[in-house]
Order: sequence, then C-alpha cells, then structure tokens
Amino acid sequence: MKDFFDEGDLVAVLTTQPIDRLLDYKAPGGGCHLGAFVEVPLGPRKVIGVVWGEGRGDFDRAKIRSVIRVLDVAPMREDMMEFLTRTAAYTLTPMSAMLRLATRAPGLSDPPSMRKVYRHAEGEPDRMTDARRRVIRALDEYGGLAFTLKELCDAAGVTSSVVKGLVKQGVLHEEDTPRDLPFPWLDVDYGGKTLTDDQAAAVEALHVGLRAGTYGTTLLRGVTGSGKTEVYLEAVAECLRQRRQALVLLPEIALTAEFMTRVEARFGAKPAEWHSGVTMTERRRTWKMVGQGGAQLVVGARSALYLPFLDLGLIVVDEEHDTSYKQEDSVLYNARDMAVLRASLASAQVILASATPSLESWTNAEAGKYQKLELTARFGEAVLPEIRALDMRGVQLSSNRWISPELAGAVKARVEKGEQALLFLNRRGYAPVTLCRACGHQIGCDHCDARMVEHRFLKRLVCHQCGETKPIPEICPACEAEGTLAAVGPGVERLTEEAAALFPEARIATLSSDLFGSARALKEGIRAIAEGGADIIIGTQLVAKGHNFPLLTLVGVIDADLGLQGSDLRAAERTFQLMRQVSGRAGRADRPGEALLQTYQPEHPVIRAIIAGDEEGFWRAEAEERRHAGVPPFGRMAGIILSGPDVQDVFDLGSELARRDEPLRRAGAQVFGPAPAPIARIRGRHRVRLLVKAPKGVMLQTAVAEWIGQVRVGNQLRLTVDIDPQSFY
DNA sequence: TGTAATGTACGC
DNA sequence: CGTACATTACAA
Repeated sequence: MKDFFDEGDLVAVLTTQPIDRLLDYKAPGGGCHLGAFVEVPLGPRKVIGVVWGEGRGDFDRAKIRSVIRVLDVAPMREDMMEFLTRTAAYTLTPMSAMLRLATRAPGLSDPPSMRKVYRHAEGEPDRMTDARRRVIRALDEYGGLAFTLKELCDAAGVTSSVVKGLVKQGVLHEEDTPRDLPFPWLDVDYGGKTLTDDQAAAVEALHVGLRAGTYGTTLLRGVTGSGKTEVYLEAVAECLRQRRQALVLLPEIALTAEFMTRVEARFGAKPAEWHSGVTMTERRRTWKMVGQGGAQLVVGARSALYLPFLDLGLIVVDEEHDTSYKQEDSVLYNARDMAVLRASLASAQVILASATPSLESWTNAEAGKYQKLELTARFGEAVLPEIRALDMRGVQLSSNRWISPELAGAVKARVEKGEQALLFLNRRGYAPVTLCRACGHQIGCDHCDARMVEHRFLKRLVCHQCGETKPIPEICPACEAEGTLAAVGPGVERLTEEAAALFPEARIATLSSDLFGSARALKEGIRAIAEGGADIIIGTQLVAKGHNFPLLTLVGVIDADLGLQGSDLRAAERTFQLMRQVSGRAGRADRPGEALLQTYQPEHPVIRAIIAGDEEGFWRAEAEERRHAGVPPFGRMAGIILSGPDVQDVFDLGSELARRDEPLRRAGAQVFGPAPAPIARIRGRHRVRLLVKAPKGVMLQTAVAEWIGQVRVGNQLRLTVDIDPQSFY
C-alpha cells in the first residue's frame, strides 16, 4: 500500500463526524503520509480526520476539495488503524466513533503550545533586595533548572513584578519551551524488591515472551496479598529494558493514586496517567508524548487502550475480572478482550492479573490459549482468612436489624483487640424501598421504572438509575395518608446507624461512592481509614476493589445472598468473585483474618464453593453449566436495546426485528424477545430488549449487521448493539 | 399567509 | 455532528 501522497493526489479521509464512509480529498501542498492527522473542509466547517488510504475516485472530481493542512502530531500507525478497524467490526461501531475514541485529547489541532520559563543568567541586579535575593536563591538551589513564572513566584514568595524586573535587567533569562514535555525517565534499576521464589519464577516466565518481542497472553492468578503487583511491575521493567512502551489498566480511578506511588517507588518517577480525572493539559501531554515515545509507561482506565502508542510491548489488565472493563456507554467494548487484540497487532505481551479470574479467561487458560501463572504463597506471614457461613434461617432479628448476635460478638472481640472489622453490604443509601404502611405504595422515580432509594445523609430520595432526586415526602403520594411512609430494607447508611447503636465506643467509617465529593476525597478517606482512623468500616463494593487495609482482620458480609437472586447468568460468577475479594481484605498484613457470611441459603453451590475455598471446583461447575446452556464463553451472544419516548413505537420496532430474522437463522443464530429491558424505562425513555444467541464459530457480527440493516430506525428511536453483553435477563 | 417547530439529507 | 433545506403545524 502506498504510504505517501504527493500534492494533488486523491486521498480517502476518515473524519470524526458520524459519516459511515471515507471521503475523498486532494492531498495538501507538501503531500501527506498515510495515517496523517489532517484538517479538512466539510460543508461549511473544518473538521479533523485521518488519511486512511488512496482516494477511491468514485465522487465527482470537480467537487473534491483539498486537505487544509497536516496537523503537527505523529501520523497514526498502521497497527493502530488496523486496531480501530477490527474493534469497529467486532463491536459493530461506526469507524467515526472509533476515531473519536482515539482522538480524545483536547487541542490536537492547535500548534505546539509554548510557555515561558526562567533561568538565572549572568550579572547582579542594580539594587539587591530581599525579594530579589529569594528569587535568585530559588533558581540556584535547583541547579539551573528552569521555572515557570508561577513556580518561581511560589518558590520565592514574590509577585511576578519582581521576576519581570530581574528579566529587564538581564539577571534572569526568559525563554520559550514546548509546553508538552516528555515524562521523566523511568529507571528500571531504581528500586527492585527482593522477590519470593514464587514471584521470581513468575517474573522469569514473563520475561521469556517480553524478550522474544512476540504476542502472548498470560493469566497471572494470585490470591490477595500474594504480590501480583510486584510481579507485573518487573514485567514492566523488562519491557522498558527492551525500549518498548508499557500500559497498565486499572478498573477504578480511585486505585490509580496508590498505584502511581508504587510505580514511583519502583522506577524513581511517576508515569503518565490517563483517565477521566486527569486535567486537559495533562491529557494532551500524555496523548502527544505516547505518540512520540516521550512516555514509557501509561497507567490508566480502559480508554488508554486507544492511545497512539509508538511501540507498545506490554499491556497489563489488573483485576481483569472487573465488570467495569466493559463499557456501558458510547462504544461498547470489553477492554480485556480489546487489550488482547491490540497486543496481537502490536506483537506485545498481555498480562491478565486477578485473584478471581473471569470464567472467560479461566477457560482460555485451561484450553492452553493463555499461559497460566499462579502465585500461591501469601506475602509476609498472613494467611487467607477462615471463611464461615452464618446460617440466618434460625436467627431472630428484631425489625430493622441486620447484624446477627454472632457477627456482633465477633466484631466486638476484634475491636477490643484494637483490630479493624469490615461490614460489607452492597447497597448504597439508607433504605432501598420507601413504602406506605397504609396503602402499600412504593415511591418510584418519575422518569424510570426504578424505586427511589432514601439517602439520609442527603435527606432526599435518589434514583440510582438516572440520578434524579426529590425530597422525602411527608404524606403518601398515592393515598395522601400522613406519617405512614416507612423505610424498608437495609443500606449502608442504615447499617451505620445500627452499628453505632451496637458498638457505641467504636469509631465507625462508612465507605460508599456517593458519600465522597470527588475521587480525591475518596482516596484521602480510604487512606485515613487504612492507617487506623476507624475501628469499624462499613462499605459497599467499593471496598472489594484492591484497597489495602493492613489492620483489618474481620469481614462480615451482611447479605451474601444479594446478587444470587435474579436470572442473570453471571450472577453466580460475580457473587463468587465479590465474596472472595471481600473476604480477601481480612488479614493481609501479619494477623490471621476471618470472614463471616450471613446467608439464608448456606447449601447454595456458590456459597459452598466460597466457604470451601474450592475455586477450581466452582469454575469447573460453572463452566459445565454454561457449556450446557450454550452461553459465553461456549456460545456467542448479542444484546439489542431499543429505546424511545413512545412504548408502542419501541415495541413495534422490536417486533419487526423479531419477525425479520432470516439473516440470523441463515447464519445459525436465534433471536429472543422483544421483552421489556431489566429497567423498562430510564430518563423517560422506554426500553425493549432482544437477545441473539448463536453457537461458537458463527459470524455473529456479520449476521447481526445484516439483520438490523433491514429496518429503518425512526428519528426518536435508538438501537444499540451490545456484543458479548455482561448481563442478560 | 406568515413564522416556528420538527424532520430529513448531506458533507468529498 | 452541524448545517441547510423541506415539510408540517399553528396563530393571526
């Protein structure tokens, strides 16, 4: 394929506008490379695009316009173009949306922005003052390093006029430097730790693939506290020694800060960071430096996969089982799967790290598609907690009490020893249901088919679906009885109330995503608690995600059955992982831990597998069940969500699709539905769901694309395809 | 008969 | 996605 186009040659350009085809333009003066980022005229506007190939010449020559200019960023590499094409085909997403995902950095079209920095030049000022002395001292202290105006003023404690005055006299030198600077060099020999035999063996195995510079995927399994992070940081080190770039994906923004500190301890500097909480300036710097090789390591969220790496050698997907890797908005992709795809195109290695792998990864490892590495020994003296079920069937609890006497006793004992206890309940707010005792009416959201959840800290009812809030009413909105509304069921806020009554001496901290204003505040809160700022921690699933609580020795799960209900096929897997993760919080440092699960169904296979610690047994049973049902990873599925303001319109479209299923049947696939989606109305839009099921090996995407191509989706209606959905009801 | 509101086609 | 242009709704 041609990779350079001279002025006037026809080039095909992919724009970020939702036009599902390439547009022909004339190459600009000076020509352009394949993959070049360009600005092109489109109607009355200028838009950004990428030179995708030779022009096709099927458009009226006279109407073809010229590329305005080539942007000052590195051209998109061919493996990246291929990656976008393959992701688009896999997820049935238009290419323009993929390009938008790959250009999510501000100011790409701006010229390289410069800023002024100051250095100490020669000579003395005409008149030495205290302020002037401080400025010069600040500059000299850092060995001639350049300061920006703000940095210099802050360091010297002066106003900008002092600095400007010194510049005018030639004592300070003012110069322009590019604003986007390379990230500090990561030193692979900076802070290596001594590894256990177990870890060293895993590192050695990972080094083989990294040195070969080929594609390969490894499932790195290790119980909590076994030192997975140390192991994959050594893999990162090896990748950097090979002069290639590395990417570490984390499921939660809240985890990045702690991880950045660990990277700094290992490599002597902080790497580039990429997620929604990063400032615009840093985003642009990261995007540009990744493309120029000025960033060796990126730590970030799933969208970091779409950064324009120059030479990517390793992708680590930490906590690979985490459901947040599957995006539930705009482009629907699973970052775990796309990481494997990207790596295979870039001849890079993938490490999927988890204590409780997803069934998909477990199956791939069993089948020999992935290398499997296990870390068994727990770091330090700690051992896995003893896990016990508390059978709640015989327990008499007074109304609105959820902590059994046995669990309460265990908590009390731990707290008296100066240890921490965690009470886990995966429900935000105070009470999930607000019910009228007179007429039985439940307060729901006006825009969604969901119940409003009382949040007592906010003193409001909140819809967890759309975020709508309203004050807690005095009278029942249905029967107008006064004072009959009752909060029913437990949430973490209510549990906090109960714990405060049971343990009046204990310091209690509640960890729930909605109780902290920002990711920063949350991180600060977690740190304070981990350092002993609380005796009892009450938390939602937030606490299951990899935070370190060294003083924690007891985990009490209030409702282990939550999540087992419902007909979600992944419910068992998710409950298993969550329970294992949560109980893994106990006894991480040097004290043995204990986990108690309150349950009304102690014989349930999932609960029994958790208690027995029989992971292999659980996965084998779960795999067998899925194989039998013909569902992922042993079959293929696609979810279709239709939504619109009018129920009838939405259902009509659903029925039409169900009727015209020949393309699916021809391919060997089957369609179910239409049925109301799990939440049949969100933000005033009615939702209907269809499910396509096919045996493995069917060209699912091709069939689905042809199938939905038959119908015309009206203006108000929306059709979303979700390949490999996470949940299907 | 006009303007506002809503729908549809197009971009090279 | 924005924009231009067509079509329909509705008040005067």
